[in-house]
Amino acid sequence: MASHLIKIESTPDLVDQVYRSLLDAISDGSLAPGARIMQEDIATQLAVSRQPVLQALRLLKKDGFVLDALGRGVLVAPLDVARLAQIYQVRSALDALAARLAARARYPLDMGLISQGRKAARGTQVKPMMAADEAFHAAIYAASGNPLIAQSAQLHWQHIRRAMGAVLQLSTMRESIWDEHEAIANAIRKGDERQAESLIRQHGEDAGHNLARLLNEALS
Amino acid sequence: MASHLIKIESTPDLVDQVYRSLLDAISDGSLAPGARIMQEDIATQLAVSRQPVLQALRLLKKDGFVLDALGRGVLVAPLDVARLAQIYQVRSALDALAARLAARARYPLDMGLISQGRKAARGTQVKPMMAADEAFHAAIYAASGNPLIAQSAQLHWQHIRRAMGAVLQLSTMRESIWDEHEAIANAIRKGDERQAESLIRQHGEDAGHNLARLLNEALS
DNA sequence: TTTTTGTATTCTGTATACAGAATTCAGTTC
DNA sequence: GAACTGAATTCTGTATACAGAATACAAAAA
Repeated sequence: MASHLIKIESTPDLVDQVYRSLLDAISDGSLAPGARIMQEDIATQLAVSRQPVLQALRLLKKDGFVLDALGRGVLVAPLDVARLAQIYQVRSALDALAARLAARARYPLDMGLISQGRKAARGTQVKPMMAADEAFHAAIYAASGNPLIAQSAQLHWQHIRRAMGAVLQLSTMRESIWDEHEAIANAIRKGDERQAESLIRQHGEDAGHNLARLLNEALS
Repeated sequence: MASHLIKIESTPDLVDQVYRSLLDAISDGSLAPGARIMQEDIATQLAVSRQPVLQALRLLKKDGFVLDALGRGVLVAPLDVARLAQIYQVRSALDALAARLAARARYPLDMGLISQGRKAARGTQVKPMMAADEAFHAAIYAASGNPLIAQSAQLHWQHIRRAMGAVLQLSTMRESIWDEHEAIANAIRKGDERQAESLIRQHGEDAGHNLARLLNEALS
């Protein structure tokens, strides 16, 4: 036990790698909505056998990123405004729960997240905006003390990220969301469960409607 | 198109069958918490190859029913009181959302569910009690108009079912829950979003505490 | 007796092989 | 020319084969 050696991460785990790779491709649109996915194509592109691909696709199907195509394997799930609205509803409910628990603990959120978020919002890059937004919400999940919330919400965030990526290429997020975020953080810090929950619920509804509107325009 | 033929369910889909089979075994306790699962054992018992078993295990791992055992494959997730409490918190949040949406729609829930539930509660069989409870909540999910809620909650219910099965072998559920259910149904029917949400939230908290207490006793 | 090292066994994860289902295209018939 | 039948192609899902990693056991050394 002389030197502190860094633990080696042994298993590359091809299934996870393929899963990630496909999820990235779906999220950034390089695998277009509605596109058919053929196992052999993916396998040769990633230089693995069809086996890991098959398993990764099954996981993606469970997550709703790909759909069964009757007899011809799977295809990338189309961007569906109605479904996105449902996702926002559920995510908002999880956010509300997390905010309530965080307020109960009077958790002092890192206000640096908000200043960083404002800075990102003033920029022109979409990626940092989404990242800052997600980081703020993730902080609330962490503050809730219930790790299951983050785990559940992560999937929804992934769907939202995909929709945003498809829509916000040139558009921009409302900068006012960081005023809302600040108010939420303050309510949590003060321990005002009711207000924290009410604020974040309103915040979620607004964001959902906004994105749904943009997506509707983009799809028409 | 003369006669209406029933659509044949073509693909037996071994992976799904294995998944179901394992989930049943885990839920009813025949695969004990902490037990190690060996692919070949399962495969021979179910008379399939290891391949569908491997895939089913990966799905179960994603759901949290089995855990990675470092280098020795997977083992059945132990019953964890803290984790169960987290599950109840999340499920209650989903229930609250569903109740709110159902109330917004003034959805007239089938009151027969409640009378059936009372009947089951007066009996001695645990299975029908749980089934009636779940049927009531599922009705609210359906009434919400957001199918994602039911989809998300289904996993949580499966976990809860497992915990209940381990605990309620001889015990019984509080019969008062059907008074609470009735009050919730009435609030929804009247369109009182706030009351429906508040009632179902209290209901969820009580149920969670109750089951956590029982599980704690059973595990000690 | 205790510890360490090498070997054998066991089990997982990936690749290849195989069989079945569905679609597409060509040929034939009306 | 249009429609139907049948073969050929294509792709999926499952089974078998193979290689690598981890544990367990045994033997040897301190």
